[in-house]
Amino acid sequence: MGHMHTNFIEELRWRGMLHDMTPGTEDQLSKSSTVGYVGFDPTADSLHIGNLVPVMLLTHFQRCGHKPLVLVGGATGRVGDPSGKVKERQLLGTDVIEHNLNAQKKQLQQFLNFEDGENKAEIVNNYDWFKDYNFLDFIRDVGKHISINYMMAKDSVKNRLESGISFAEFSYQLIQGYDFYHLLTTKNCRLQMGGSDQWGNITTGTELIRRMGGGDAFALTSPLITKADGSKFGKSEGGNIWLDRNKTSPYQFYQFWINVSDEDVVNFTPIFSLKNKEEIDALTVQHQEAPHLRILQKALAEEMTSRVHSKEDLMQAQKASNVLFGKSGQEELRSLDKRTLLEVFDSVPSFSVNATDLVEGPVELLASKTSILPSKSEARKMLKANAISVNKEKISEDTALSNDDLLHNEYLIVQRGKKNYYLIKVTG
RNA sequence: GGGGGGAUACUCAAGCGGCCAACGAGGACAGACUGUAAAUCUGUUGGUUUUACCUUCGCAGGUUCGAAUCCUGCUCCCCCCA
Repeated sequence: MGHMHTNFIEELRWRGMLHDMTPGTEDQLSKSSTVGYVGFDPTADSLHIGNLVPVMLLTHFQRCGHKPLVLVGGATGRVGDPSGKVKERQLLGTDVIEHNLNAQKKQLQQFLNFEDGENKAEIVNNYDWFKDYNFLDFIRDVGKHISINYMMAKDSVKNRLESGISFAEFSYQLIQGYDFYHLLTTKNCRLQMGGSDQWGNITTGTELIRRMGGGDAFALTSPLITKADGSKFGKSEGGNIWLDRNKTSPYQFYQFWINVSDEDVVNFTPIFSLKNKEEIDALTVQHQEAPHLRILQKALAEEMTSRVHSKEDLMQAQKASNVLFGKSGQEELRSLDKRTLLEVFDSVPSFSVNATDLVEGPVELLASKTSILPSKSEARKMLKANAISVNKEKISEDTALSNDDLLHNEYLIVQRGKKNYYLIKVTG
C-alpha cells in the first residue's frame, strides 16, 4: 500500500459527486486502502449513461488506491427495488437476468482494472449467496435484527404505502442489506456507494452490520444528476443512451455529448471526465469565454466516445458530424468517396427502393416506399413545412427526383429536420 | 348495501343534439434566428384517392334526418352515507 496519491473524498468533492456519507467514512478511507462496492441492477443487457455515475464512483475509488467490487444483482434483480418507483416492478426471468448480467460485465471492464494490482476490481453476483439461502434461515438470521418500524421509515417504502407495495419489494432493503454484510465478512468490504436514492437501502446495510456485530461499515452517496431544464438526464429523442453500440451507435453516443447544454456541460464534465482539476478548470474558463465554440462539449464527447467505444469510432463519429453539420455540407457530401459515404451513414436508418419508385414523387418515396415518415399526410405536412432535404437540399411535394440526383449512382441522403438522417439505396 | 360523480386524441382538459377531427394548456415534431445551443417567434400534432370522403370521444346496443353530446345495458375509477 502507501501509494494513495489522491484523497478519494476530496476527489469526489471537487467533482460535485459527493452527496452524503456516514460519519467516519473519510477517516476510514484515509487510514487504509478500503474495499467498497456498488450494486447494479441487471434490468437490461447493457449499461446506459445513467449508470455511468456509479461506475465513475468506482473508477475514482480504484484510482485512489481502494479496491472496488461490482455487485451485479442476480438475486435483487429478481425482487425489484421500490426506490423511486411508483408501481410494482415487473419481475425478470432467470435466463434473462443471466444474459443481462454477462453483457454488463463486459462493459464494466472498460472502466475498471480487473487485471492486476492488490486493488484490482472484482465482480460478485449476489445470486451466488442467495440461491441456496432458504427463507426460514434468512428471516431468522437476518430478519430478526431489523424491525418493521425501521424498514417502514425508509422513504422508498413510505412513498409506496398509499399505492401499495408487495412483500417482495418491501423486503428488498433487507436483501441488499445482507449483501453488504456478506461482502463484509467474505471480502472485508466496509463501504457501499451509490446514488442518493440508494441512501435508505445502504444504511439498512450498515445498520444490519452493526446489529450483527460486524463492526464499522460506511455509506457514501453521490447526487442524482439533474439537468438545468429539469428534463431527465441520459435520454435523447430516441430514448436511453446505451453503451452498447448496437443500441446506441458511436455516432449517436458522440452526438449526445456534443448536444449537452452549455449550463449542464460545466457540471457534467467533472463527473464523467477523468481529466484533473486543472485541466477541467482551464477548459471551463475557455468554454465560458466562448460558449459557441463548445470546447467543453467537444472535449467531453471525445473522451467519452473513445473510452466507451474506441479511437477509431471517435474519428468516424467526428467525420460524420462534420459532413452532416459542417458549413459546406452539400459540397462536402458530394465529394465523399463511396466508402466514406457508407461509413458516415453507417448508423443511420437505411432503405432500399427501385429506380422506378423515384418518379412517383417525394410523398410516395417517404411514406410508402420507405417508412421514413409514418403516413402520406405526415409526409405532405413535413414537405410543406420545409422540413425535408435530399442530399442537403430542401425539396417540396412536387420536386422531381431522378437518377441524376443519386450519389455514386445509387444513394440518396434524406434529412428530416436538422438532425435526422436516412440513407436510401436505389437499385435497378 | 344505499347515494352521487367520472371515463374525450401522447398527457391534462373543454365540449353536453347539427357550425366537432373535436376549444385550451403541456409535451412532441418542424420552420426562422443561432452555435447541431438556450431564450424567443411561427407552424403542425387521426387517416386517405386531401376544397371531399373515412375512422375516432370507455364497451355494446337504441332513439333521431343527424350524437362525443339523449336513452338502455356492461366494464372500470373516484367520492359520500352504512
